[in-house]
Amino acid sequence: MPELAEVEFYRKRWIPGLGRRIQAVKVHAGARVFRGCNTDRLTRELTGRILLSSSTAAKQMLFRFSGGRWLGIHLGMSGELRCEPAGYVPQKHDHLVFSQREHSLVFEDPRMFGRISLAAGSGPPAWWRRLAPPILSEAFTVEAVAEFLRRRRGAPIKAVLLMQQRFPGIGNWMADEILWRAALHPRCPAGSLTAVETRTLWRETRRVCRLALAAIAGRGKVVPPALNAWIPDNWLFKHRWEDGGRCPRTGVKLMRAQIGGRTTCWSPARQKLR
DNA sequence: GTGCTTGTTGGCCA
DNA sequence: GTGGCCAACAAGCA
Repeated sequence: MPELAEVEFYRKRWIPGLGRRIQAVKVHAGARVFRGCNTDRLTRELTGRILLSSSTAAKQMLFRFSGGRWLGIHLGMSGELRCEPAGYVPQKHDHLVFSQREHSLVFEDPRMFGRISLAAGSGPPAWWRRLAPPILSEAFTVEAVAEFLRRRRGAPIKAVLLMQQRFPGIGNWMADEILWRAALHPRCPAGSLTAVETRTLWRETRRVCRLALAAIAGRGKVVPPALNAWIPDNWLFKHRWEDGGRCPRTGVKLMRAQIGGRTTCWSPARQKLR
């Protein structure tokens, strides 16, 4: 399920392993998640290291180990992190497991759209530093959004919201949530938005990120079974997959279609194509 | 069996 | 070179 807030949610699952030594590394060598990553080297270089810290940016996670080693994880479509008891035996889709004295830190990914990478150096790897500025940072300005919409003027706004180079961390459900709140039809050409609509889109993009993150932050170290449980009922998200789901604001039946190559849900009462 | 699925990439074409 | 579209990747679920 990994989008912005969910990535943060999964990062926290490995918090019990911080400050502790990796006694053994177990990998599914040859699994697609390791494309471009040498699993022998990964095993060799992380065994005996201490997991020092972790952070998230967009849909990416970065774990810092002693000795200047960095592990990048992208959860793809179906990736998850879990913390299991020491001595845990990896299951079919557990492609990477760090054994510690107290815990086993598990990365599982049935569909294997996720990706693991290893880097060495005193600072974060180059790919991490090149990520687009976060949506909740100062650099995410309404002007930057307007310029991006102008360049992508022919594409449906839904497809543009999924572009990570400007909207890092936004995924399919967040894009639908943003458009629903901004009252914009997902098929609207990006270049057709007025200045007011562009500002509304910018504001709602930030709001959805802030609310989604707030739903999982400030809850201490409690990790729930699923993030969905913390999303309020007045979000589109809670209704988008229900058969005969209704818009939580208007009560009108929600529509679904393929837009920008992805299943898209919208409320015809709020979001009209002009 | 069919037809979906919260992501990304590379190839094709205008 | 840029922008837009689509198939491919893989496994599970209804």
